[in-house]
Amino acid sequence: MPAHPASRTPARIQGESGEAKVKRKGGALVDLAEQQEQRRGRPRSEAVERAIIDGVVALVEEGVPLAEVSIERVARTAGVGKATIYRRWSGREELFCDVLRAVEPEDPQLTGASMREDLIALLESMRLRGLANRSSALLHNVYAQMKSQPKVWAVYRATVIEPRRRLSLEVLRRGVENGEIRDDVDLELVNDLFTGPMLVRSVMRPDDAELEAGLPEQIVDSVLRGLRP
Amino acid sequence: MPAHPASRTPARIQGESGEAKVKRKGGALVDLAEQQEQRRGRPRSEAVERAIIDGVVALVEEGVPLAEVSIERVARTAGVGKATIYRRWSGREELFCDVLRAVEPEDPQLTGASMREDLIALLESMRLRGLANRSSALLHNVYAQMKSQPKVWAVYRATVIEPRRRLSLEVLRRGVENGEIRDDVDLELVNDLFTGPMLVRSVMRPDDAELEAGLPEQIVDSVLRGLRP
Amino acid sequence: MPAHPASRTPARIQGESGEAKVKRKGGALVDLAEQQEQRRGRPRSEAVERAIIDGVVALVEEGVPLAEVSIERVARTAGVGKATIYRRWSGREELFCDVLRAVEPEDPQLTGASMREDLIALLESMRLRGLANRSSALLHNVYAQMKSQPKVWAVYRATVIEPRRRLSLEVLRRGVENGEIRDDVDLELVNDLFTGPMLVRSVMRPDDAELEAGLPEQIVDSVLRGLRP
Amino acid sequence: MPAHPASRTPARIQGESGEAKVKRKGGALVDLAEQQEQRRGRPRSEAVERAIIDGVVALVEEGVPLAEVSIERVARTAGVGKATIYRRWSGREELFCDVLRAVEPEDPQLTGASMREDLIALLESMRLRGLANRSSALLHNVYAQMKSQPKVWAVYRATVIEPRRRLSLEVLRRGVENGEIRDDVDLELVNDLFTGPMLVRSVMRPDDAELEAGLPEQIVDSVLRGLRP
DNA sequence: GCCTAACCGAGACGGTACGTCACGTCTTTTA
DNA sequence: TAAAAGACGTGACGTACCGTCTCGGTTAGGC
Repeated sequence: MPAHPASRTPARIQGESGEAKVKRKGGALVDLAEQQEQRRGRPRSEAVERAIIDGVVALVEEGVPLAEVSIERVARTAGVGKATIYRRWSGREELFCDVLRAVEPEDPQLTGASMREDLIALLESMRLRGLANRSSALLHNVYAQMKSQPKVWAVYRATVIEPRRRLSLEVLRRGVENGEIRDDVDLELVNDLFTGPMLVRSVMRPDDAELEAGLPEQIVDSVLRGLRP
Repeated sequence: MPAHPASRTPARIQGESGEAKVKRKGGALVDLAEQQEQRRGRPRSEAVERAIIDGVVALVEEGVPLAEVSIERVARTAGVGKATIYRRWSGREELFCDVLRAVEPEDPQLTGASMREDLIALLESMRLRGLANRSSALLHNVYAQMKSQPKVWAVYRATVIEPRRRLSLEVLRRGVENGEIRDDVDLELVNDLFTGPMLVRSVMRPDDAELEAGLPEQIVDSVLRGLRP
Repeated sequence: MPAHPASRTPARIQGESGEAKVKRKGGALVDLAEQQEQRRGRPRSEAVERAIIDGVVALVEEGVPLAEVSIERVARTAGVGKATIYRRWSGREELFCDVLRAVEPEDPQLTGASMREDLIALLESMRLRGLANRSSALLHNVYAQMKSQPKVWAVYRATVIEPRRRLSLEVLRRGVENGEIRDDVDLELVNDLFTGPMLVRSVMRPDDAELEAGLPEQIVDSVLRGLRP
Repeated sequence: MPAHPASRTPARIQGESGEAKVKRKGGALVDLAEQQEQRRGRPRSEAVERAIIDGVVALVEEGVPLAEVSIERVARTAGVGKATIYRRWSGREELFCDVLRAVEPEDPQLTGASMREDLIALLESMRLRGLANRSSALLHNVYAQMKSQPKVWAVYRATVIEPRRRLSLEVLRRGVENGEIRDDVDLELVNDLFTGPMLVRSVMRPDDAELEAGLPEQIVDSVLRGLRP
């Protein structure tokens, strides 16, 4: 799964977008490659890959500060050689990036019944993510750490944040078509009006107080009031 | 100015709020202290303190990733012994925290003319801070770094974020009294409705596109529309 | 070769005496051990070990005072990481101890023709060692250094001094049997009567003047005169 | 008493021999000097000087390895500022040198009755010194330390060893005149025949066993037997 | 059923940075 | 001006990781 230059993992077919994943698959050509230049020698163990990522998750969940999660320590925890890690990822950054993807919750399922309901569902998924962060301490840490590592941050944005933003904009577009909100607004701005307050609570002040269950509804309704046609 | 346990900076007398700033001198009370419990031995050089902080700023502005800003390197850059740094700060975290405070822009001056104008001024100062971050690469990095270090993050919140939040809430309170917004709203929530969108732009997506000059006004007006009595 | 607790050098079969060397070998059992608990991971490089010891010797021969031969400097000189040194020796003391053994000259070859000749040969080897010390400045320094470090001094005595003392006593014993000296003497004392004067010259006053070639003969004959039956 | 360039101890007048002792005052002449070129400002406290040297002695007697007797530690122990030490000695070496002189036992009193008795008295003083060393742990350590510091070693030899060697040679010279030993011998060599064995016991093997009381007599008689006319 | 290439664990290797300590110099107040 | 205090630049200490590199020992195909 990593984008490491040394990566030679055979090929695991998959979705359609993910930038990094792209490097290792891609349809018929890959199948061809698989047949032609099938990797020789002992194939890499998927169990090892899981053990490594699980090791990082375990460490962070035990409360180890992310800064102290060294490759060396991950190797010890996972009972794995350092080289085995470097064979898959080029360094901490890349590894953490994959760890992050591994724990990232699924996209919320939208009913499409109304824009308001979908927006609340979106914000609710953010709220739950915030709660998960707080309880597991994982995302909250990895997230913060990432920002100091621009490369990883870019990947994260492209693979996690942007898709959700597009999803959110789509919901708003339907809201305009349905007449749920005026049509003379900048949807990008409107999107931020909804997600911004939620983020402030779940990321910037995650321990302010329990993220109350009703918060998404409150935000959506407060903002919507100013957007009605 | 650091909170290092070894800190023996003379003046301890202080005003009423700022925990860290407190440790520094400031007026007649301090002179008194100087006479009374004058520190013995050679006093610490303020020039050295400035040189160290300026060294960090210089490194970051040259584009050095914050992760590579080691104490050792700071010492070399500032032409200072490592021990001199550790005398003042207990480690990277504490140092960066003070660096951050050193570059933190001043609180915005509020006219008090109307709640709307004050809110726009507040958001405008956030926008400028975002721009500064992006151009200097400093705050953006230090900020991210801090979040992965809970201790520093806590200090930063207490000394920088919270005061501004209180300022912001005060503005809103006056808005309720003036009748600029309804009086049946949760001011904490309303505050997030204003600052959230601005933060999303300036912190989470600082390079999305230039932070347009009109953004604060747009946000304030959009949100206000739903809050009028 | 070091006795460092962290030492895990596999096992190098060898001679019969050296106390420290003993710790790492020992005949058939070792061969067994090699098969059974073959050291895992990359084996330590003997070339590196030599480079380190040679580095120390080179420094001392250049005239660097032993007090300035820091581990850090040895590492630089030998082109080696500090950890590589600490992996083998627990500190300066242990390292110097092995350096000393490395430069310690071989035991003299005794003809056994007569006690007098053997005694002269023993003293001659001490004289040459004294010369070597003076010209290379090495033993003279390491020797002095050692004495201030009881642990190393004890090892040195056990592995270098004692064996020679036993050798010397054996020579004297044969002298008694041959009738070359009286049989009512304390051999320990007699031994000191021979070696003491030589040591005073070669160790205590190494720069007094060249150690003349005839000195051993003079000492042996002068002392022997009082010991004849 | 130190030879430190910064030394400003008043009294420069001096006796006739001891180079180091010279620097200190000694009677009326000094008083005169004090009046004439009275040092300006606060005079140095002799109590401080004693406190420093006593501090070193105390540390060593407590069993602190000489290598850990840092200037910093001496200053703490003696309750004295570092600068106060550096004002008097240029560094560890010089300080230790004076410490050594402070604990060096007095020259033995020779009766002059016979060469044999005087030689035994000389060796007896060496024996006692050896015992003292062992019990106090001081000389034994300082002695060893010194040898690794050529400058101090030179001073020690000049002020302590040489005078005794001259004394010893003088005794032998009288022995030749008295007819107690032959007159065709190299006195330097003969001297070593007596002192060498004693040194081997008291310095090289100080803990071999108690230095028996009769040892000096045994050595002298054994060696003398071969030197009689 | 071998052969062989790649994987795997372990850990040595040359480095860099850590945080502490002592060096010898300096700068301050106090006496 | 000495003395105590302690800040200062320097640099060694011993430890921890970095990312690379051997080692002996597995696993898989492909012959």
